[in-house]
Amino acid sequence: MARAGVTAERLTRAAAELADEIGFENVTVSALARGFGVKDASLYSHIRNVRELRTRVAALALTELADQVADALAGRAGKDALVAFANAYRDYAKGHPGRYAATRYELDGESADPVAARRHAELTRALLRGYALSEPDQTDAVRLLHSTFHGYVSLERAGGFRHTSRGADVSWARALDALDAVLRNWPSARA
Amino acid sequence: MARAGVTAERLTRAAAELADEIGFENVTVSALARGFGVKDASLYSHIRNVRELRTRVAALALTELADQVADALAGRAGKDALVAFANAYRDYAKGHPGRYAATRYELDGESADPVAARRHAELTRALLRGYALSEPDQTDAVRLLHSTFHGYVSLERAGGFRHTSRGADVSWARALDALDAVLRNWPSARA
DNA sequence: AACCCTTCCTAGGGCCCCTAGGCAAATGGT
DNA sequence: ACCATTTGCCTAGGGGCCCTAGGAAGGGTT
Repeated sequence: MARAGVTAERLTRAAAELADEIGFENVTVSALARGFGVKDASLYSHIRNVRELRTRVAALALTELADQVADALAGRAGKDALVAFANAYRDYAKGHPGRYAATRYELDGESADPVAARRHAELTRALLRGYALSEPDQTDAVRLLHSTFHGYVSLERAGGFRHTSRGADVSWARALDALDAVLRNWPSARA
Repeated sequence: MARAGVTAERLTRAAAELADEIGFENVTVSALARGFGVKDASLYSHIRNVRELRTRVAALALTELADQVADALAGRAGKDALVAFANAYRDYAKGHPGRYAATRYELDGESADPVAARRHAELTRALLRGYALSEPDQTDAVRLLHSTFHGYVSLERAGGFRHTSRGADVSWARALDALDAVLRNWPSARA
């Protein structure tokens, strides 16, 4: 019986592709083994368990997403940067739904990758450099941006915007206009 | 053998409670059957399959959430209404994590409950009455609000805000300030 | 050629979803 | 009160998935 040449890395990449096709939560050790023409049990020489597999996919996706965003952000500032960041984020989520779902997998788990999380925070802070925000406000703004981005793509993907005829792209552009306005005129202390 | 008195409604309520305890995705026919002291197969006289069970929980949760929001919204307008709406939403999500997760279950499915969806849209539009927004803008605003609310509670629950010392409640209040500002001064057509 | 490590196998246990077919408890008509 | 029908729950069983244990064959090392 010739060896199939399975490695943790190949498994992870295959799992990521599978996730985009059938959904992250449907990525299974069995399905993966089938894809490699191998029995389920064989994969356990390479990965500890499904959880580890999913975590690896999550790490891969977080890195890819950060790369995309960093790329889009390069050389831009202000609203230009905001739009580039947001579109890179949304495009990744739309182009890789399974991987994107993976990025939200078990952040609270013991093995959460702090590097990826930090990198995303850095990127968002870089985006904010175009707006004059000092510290507690900056964190608040990061949270607001991330929430809005994640919420939007998440609802859009789930079909939450298909009830109305209004195009999802237009509303997205408006949301970015709104966020830009808010960042330019951040409601600092209290009114 | 005395009958256990299982009904679809009791199953749904039990599933909802179970979801809040162990997570929506871990709600299983077997676990539910155990809870009723009954064999798995017995439940299939009451529900078609797991999918139907989950859909029922989703419908229950959507109704409950709408009730909470409607209650909070009563007699309020403007920012007052915005804050009341938002807090009712977030409180429900925090108090009933499993049920809240259910509300995002398979909106694109064939059997999505259009009544619940419509009711939520109505409520958001009621909230917007305090701000002067005409039609395409209103839809955009509804989407922005929903995205931000959902994104925030979703990230907060996943532990995304625990890396920083800044309290999640404060950032939330700031986000609401920002949304209020945006709604009061909506960036209408184009800049 | 003998050795070892790694990769893959078979066997098997556990949990879950779901169907088929049967018996017994409730229900309702006479 | 009695019987027929409906309904609730059962056992049996198939399929899928996760994972462990223990064995055998690939491939490199000496």
